[in-house]
Amino acid sequence: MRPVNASSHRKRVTINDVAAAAGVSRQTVTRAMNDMDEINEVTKQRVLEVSEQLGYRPSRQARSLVERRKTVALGLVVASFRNPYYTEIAGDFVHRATARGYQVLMASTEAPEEAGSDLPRAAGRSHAAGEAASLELLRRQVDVLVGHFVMPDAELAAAARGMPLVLLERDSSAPGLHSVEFDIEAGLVEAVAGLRRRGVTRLGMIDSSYSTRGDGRYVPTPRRAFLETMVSDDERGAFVVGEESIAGGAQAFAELVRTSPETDGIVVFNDLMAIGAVQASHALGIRVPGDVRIMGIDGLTLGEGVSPKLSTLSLDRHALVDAALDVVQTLSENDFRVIDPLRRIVRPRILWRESA
Amino acid sequence: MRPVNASSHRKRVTINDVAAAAGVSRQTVTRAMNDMDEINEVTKQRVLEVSEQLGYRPSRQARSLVERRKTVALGLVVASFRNPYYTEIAGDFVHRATARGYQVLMASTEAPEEAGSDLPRAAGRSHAAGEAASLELLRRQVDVLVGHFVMPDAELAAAARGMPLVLLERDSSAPGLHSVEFDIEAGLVEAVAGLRRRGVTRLGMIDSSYSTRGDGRYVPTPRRAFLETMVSDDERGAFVVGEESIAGGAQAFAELVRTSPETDGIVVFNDLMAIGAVQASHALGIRVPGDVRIMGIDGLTLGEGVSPKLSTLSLDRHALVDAALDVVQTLSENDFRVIDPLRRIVRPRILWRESA
DNA sequence: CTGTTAGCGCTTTCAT
DNA sequence: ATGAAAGCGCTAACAG
Repeated sequence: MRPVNASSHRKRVTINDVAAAAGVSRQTVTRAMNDMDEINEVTKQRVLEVSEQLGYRPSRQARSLVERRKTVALGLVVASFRNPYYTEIAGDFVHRATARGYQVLMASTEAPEEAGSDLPRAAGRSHAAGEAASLELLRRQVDVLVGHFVMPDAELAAAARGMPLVLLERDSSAPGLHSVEFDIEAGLVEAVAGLRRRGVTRLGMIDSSYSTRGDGRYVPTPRRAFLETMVSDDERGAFVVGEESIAGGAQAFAELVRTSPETDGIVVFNDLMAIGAVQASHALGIRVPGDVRIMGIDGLTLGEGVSPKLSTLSLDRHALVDAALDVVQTLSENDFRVIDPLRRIVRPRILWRESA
Repeated sequence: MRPVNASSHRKRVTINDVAAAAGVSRQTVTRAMNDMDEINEVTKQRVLEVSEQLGYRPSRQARSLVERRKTVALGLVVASFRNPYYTEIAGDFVHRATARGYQVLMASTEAPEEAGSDLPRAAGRSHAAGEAASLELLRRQVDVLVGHFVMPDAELAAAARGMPLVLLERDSSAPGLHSVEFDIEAGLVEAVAGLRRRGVTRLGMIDSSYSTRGDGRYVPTPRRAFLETMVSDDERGAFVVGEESIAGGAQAFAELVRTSPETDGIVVFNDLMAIGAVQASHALGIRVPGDVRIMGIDGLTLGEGVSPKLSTLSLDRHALVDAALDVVQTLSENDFRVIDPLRRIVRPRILWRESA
């Protein structure tokens, strides 16, 4: 079992070495290694033995270069491994892409410095830097890149250098940038209608403080901006802002009920923050959904783990991922050449669990 | 900007096509594409233009076949994208492997059926099936596989067919199976000592119900088995069992305090369950750490999001990942031939936050 | 069942 | 500054 030359850094063992050592042709080695039919069982065993003796490992590159069915490699750029929203998407993506026969390479735009913090979904400058790095890194390894990006279209297109990009949850304009989005506005309309039907008369919101125009100053997110247009002055509850984390949601909730106790319905920027709000309600002695209805956005599995279970505007990952892979497939059929931007819209749906 | 033949499924555009169209040799195209020196700026621009016109994308495989610096590809097998413990490891792994210049391919052993459930870290038969599939899938794509596996050594070694495996948090024995483990026992010793020092007189545990011997019947996990040896009869609190999820931890906690209210210290199988326990304490009117001290295992960032913040036996991901990558590097230096099993042990450490 | 021939698409020599 | 030749390591196709 002890390998030959295990410690030396000799040239790579190739199919030729095995063929020579076993006294057969390269083709026979190929047949043995790949469980092919047209080979004598005895020969096969001998070849396999020799190959193991020599420590032969077929070259992936050579193999894939010559194989008929070209493997297409997808790069998935994950914004954060700390927010379950992203990791669940990543998980689905890996599954479904794999099922469709794609290879999936991953990169993260998260700065290592953030490693210890609970700061998911932050759209900061560190992410832009990470994106540039990911693009540069994966550019030569994959056929197309999919992910959540924050860099401006123009920069993104430039950095991609001809490689097609599929932007998740964001619209595109530049050529080579395709997109898959949720129609969050439609979902918000449905959510608000449902909330009203359940008796909500004062609607508030906890928004994310991470929305900035680059200068670090808070700017209402599109979610908030749209929600504002939906509520009239006398239906309007408090709109507050918090950090994008469980703790941030809890804190914002406390502030909201303190400043505006009459608010009886709250839409929260995302589930993580909404979970914080639900948790905080226990400590503050506020009943959910009795005193106030809380509605998250994302549809995280984690939301089922809190009590009461979190109601949420579910951004269906499966649908998002499938739509993205459909785009990839179209791109693939065009050999990943630059074509007119492709766009897919996915309808979210409400998960009425318990908190609203 | 409109591409030539964007809709046709023609043969791939190769370097030869570009060379011919631009009226230069293939080498000149290579030089232009790769920003090399010995080329006239004008020629370069012309080539680049033609290449874009044709929608030329250099072949990854041909390139890597011939390139000096061989790229090594790592396969990361993720047990679950739903348990933050695994995704945080995956995140770190991607970061650090990337930083070391490795390519990272991912696969998941999670059955798609589980997609909606909050059942992380389950060691069921579906995982074994997923593992076999992942191995089969990645075997030809990568040089080495790293991940959490549940299949028996022998099967694993057989399925790997000569490809080296680095087992995370599990020991190995078969040749070709290397391992990186935490010394959880040492951590448990330290945790128990600290708990006693803080006044705990009755020590209990919430164990995972997913530990089975294949027939579906519960078997104490190694964590529990070791803990049992550490507590004397008159120091022993209740030992209960629950599902590996937030909800499962909450439920088990309720059962524990009901059956054994005198238990004043609890070690929980993992952080997710411990978070459930902490949450449940609010509903039950039990003070943590006043009435009972709760100690998780894992060191999840998420544990900082609950109140009180979860104390935990931190299994340092960075250290684990680094150790795994060290093993990979050694393997790489031996051209991934079969060598004697490599083993690394990582010491965990206690994070005394608030709950204990 | 086994061997021979012919590339896959690209980057390296090395000439020119 | 450019081109010609020579493979990288493997498998598909066709012989025998």
